Amino acid sequence: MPLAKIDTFDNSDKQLADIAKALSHPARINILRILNERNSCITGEIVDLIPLSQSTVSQHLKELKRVNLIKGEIEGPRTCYCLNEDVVEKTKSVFTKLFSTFKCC
Amino acid sequence: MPLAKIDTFDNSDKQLADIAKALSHPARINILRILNERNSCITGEIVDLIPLSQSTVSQHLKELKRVNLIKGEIEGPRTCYCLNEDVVEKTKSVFTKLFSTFKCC
DNA sequence: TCACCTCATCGTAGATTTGCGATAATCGAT
DNA sequence: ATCGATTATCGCAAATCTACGATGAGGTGA
Repeated sequence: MPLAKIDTFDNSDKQLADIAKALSHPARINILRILNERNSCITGEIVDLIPLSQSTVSQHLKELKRVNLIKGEIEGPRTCYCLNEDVVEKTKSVFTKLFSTFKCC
Repeated sequence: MPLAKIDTFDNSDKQLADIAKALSHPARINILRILNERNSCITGEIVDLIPLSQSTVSQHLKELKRVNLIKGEIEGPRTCYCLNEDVVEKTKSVFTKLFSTFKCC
């Protein structure tokens, strides 16, 4: 299999871009804020707070889970989501590091 | 015209998501780093440093210019790009503010 | 003027994202 | 066992993104 061009980019830049992608939709930012305020939420509560359908919200949750910014725990018929604090902090430091490399920052 | 659902999201969340989108490709992160190191570059120099075609690089530059992270100045037949330091700093503070709202950060 | 250089834009193809309704799967309660 | 509640997944459509080659627009130098 030939080397895809995207693979030639620096690994940490790929990681950074990937997490930026997870943050690139207002609904997902909104979900992070909600989970921060309430500590934890079941899917239904989030759906009630976001102007999108249940299935769409579920997909956004999946994307946030993909990059581990949130964790979901199954509790009977519900799923309880909360921030993954370790990864949130790590993400903060990744962005901080990026901006600290810029001379102007 | 009906109100699009995306318009119901908080404005600052939309802005944040939009700038995250601009950062969501490793080539664009790479370009920002290059411009930081060299202070300024013409398009051709960036093309030589990035494993993508000239037209593709030009599109990535356009996306970065869309969110004002970079500025391009036409110098005869060339275009000289550099970081827009004000916006880079502003972006840094927007991300810093986001993460500072999280209890764990 | 004319050939050349530089670079943005156009047109296009394929992949990915976003959104929805419908469906399926799982659990709790009756 | 079955019904209802909850939520993930499926299937689909529309939109957007990514990438490229080709083209065009504009400037420079011969």
